[in-house]
Amino acid sequence: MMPRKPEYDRDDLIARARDMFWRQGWAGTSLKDLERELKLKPGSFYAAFGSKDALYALALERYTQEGVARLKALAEELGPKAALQAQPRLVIETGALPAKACMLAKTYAELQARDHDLAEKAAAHMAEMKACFTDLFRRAQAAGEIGPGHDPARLASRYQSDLLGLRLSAERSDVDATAIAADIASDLDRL
Amino acid sequence: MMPRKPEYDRDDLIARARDMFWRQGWAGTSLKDLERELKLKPGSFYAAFGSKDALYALALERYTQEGVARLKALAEELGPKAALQAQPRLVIETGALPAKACMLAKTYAELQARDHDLAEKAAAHMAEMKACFTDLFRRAQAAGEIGPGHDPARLASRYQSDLLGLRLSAERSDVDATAIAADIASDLDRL
DNA sequence: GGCTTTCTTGAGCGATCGCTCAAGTATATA
DNA sequence: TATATACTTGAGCGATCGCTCAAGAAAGCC
Repeated sequence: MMPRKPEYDRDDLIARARDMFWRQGWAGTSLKDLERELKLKPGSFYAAFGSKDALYALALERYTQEGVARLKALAEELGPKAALQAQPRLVIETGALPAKACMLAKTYAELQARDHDLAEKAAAHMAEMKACFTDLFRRAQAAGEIGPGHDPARLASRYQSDLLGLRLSAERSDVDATAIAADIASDLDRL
Repeated sequence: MMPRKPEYDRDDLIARARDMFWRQGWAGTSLKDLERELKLKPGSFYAAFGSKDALYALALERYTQEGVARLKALAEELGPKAALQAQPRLVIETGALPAKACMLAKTYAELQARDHDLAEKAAAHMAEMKACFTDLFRRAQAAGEIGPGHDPARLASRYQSDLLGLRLSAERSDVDATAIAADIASDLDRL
């Protein structure tokens, strides 16, 4: 007696919602917007996800997990230091992305003042990303690709901060983001 | 026959509105919030400012003009390079500020996807700030404080990008922003 | 004191917000 | 085919959004 599967692909809906939230932000994306984009009537929407915030949380998780996976694959392929050097160019170059700026940073900036749950979640995801960077710096150091006198955690904090700035700058039309990306990458050669 | 001056100080209201917008963002600040904070009933509010967006635009202008003035005063006192080196620490240290992150960047990130007027205004103000940085780099170069092989405009872009990242990072509790600020400042010694 | 002019007040407009729920529809089991 | 079990639909809830406007209160001029 188990009838009727949903007509939608849940993973696909989450990805589409993520793109919309990423572009437009939390307050900037209404349920009307989501219903149109996901082709779900309110009833189906709430049956599937429970609330706008719950879907947003899923979108944040998807965003982070894909980002981490991409970075780890890059490190697998190129080694830790080269991956860190390639990342800046990659995050601003991929033309298909819905936005250049980091979704976690945008979420945190938008909602932190309200102590919104999603701001905490975004912060936790940023910490997760930072841990990835720290790991790569540590491995680069272990491999002798960067000097032994540096603290990997500190390098990671600075690197992540630079990436956030870069990605925000990349949304501006009066800034040459590729030049900034190149400078961030070449900074790593001086470590 | 000119009766009754307003009971409020317009400049003070703009400053208070700026702080609220800065903290909470555009969508995150409702007229109810503003009426409470500014102690203005809707009628007075609209007589004074015309609209929420018009007040936001005034707040952006105030924010930028004070930022520029502060930077120029700093350069007057310390010279161009030292001013650029002092700025990172200053923008995240001043405890009285309503938020660490840059209001222009927050506004741009929040509203750019909608092509909102205020996003364009914020972008223009960021360009204005970038021009200040460029000028300081150029003067530092002319004074021999940094090497002759660098393009001041490119340095300014990178510097501004770093500042944006720093100021966003400074709102996170798991990041040592003063370390990042110090690293940004010391980077300028290697130019 | 009258008169004019501006400012203040607050009820409340139409629109939109996130969300609920009852009715209708489709599908797998019996 | 009959029944049980989801899923889909869409009207519409209460709350809030930015904002309007008519009425009342206060201050400068005669």
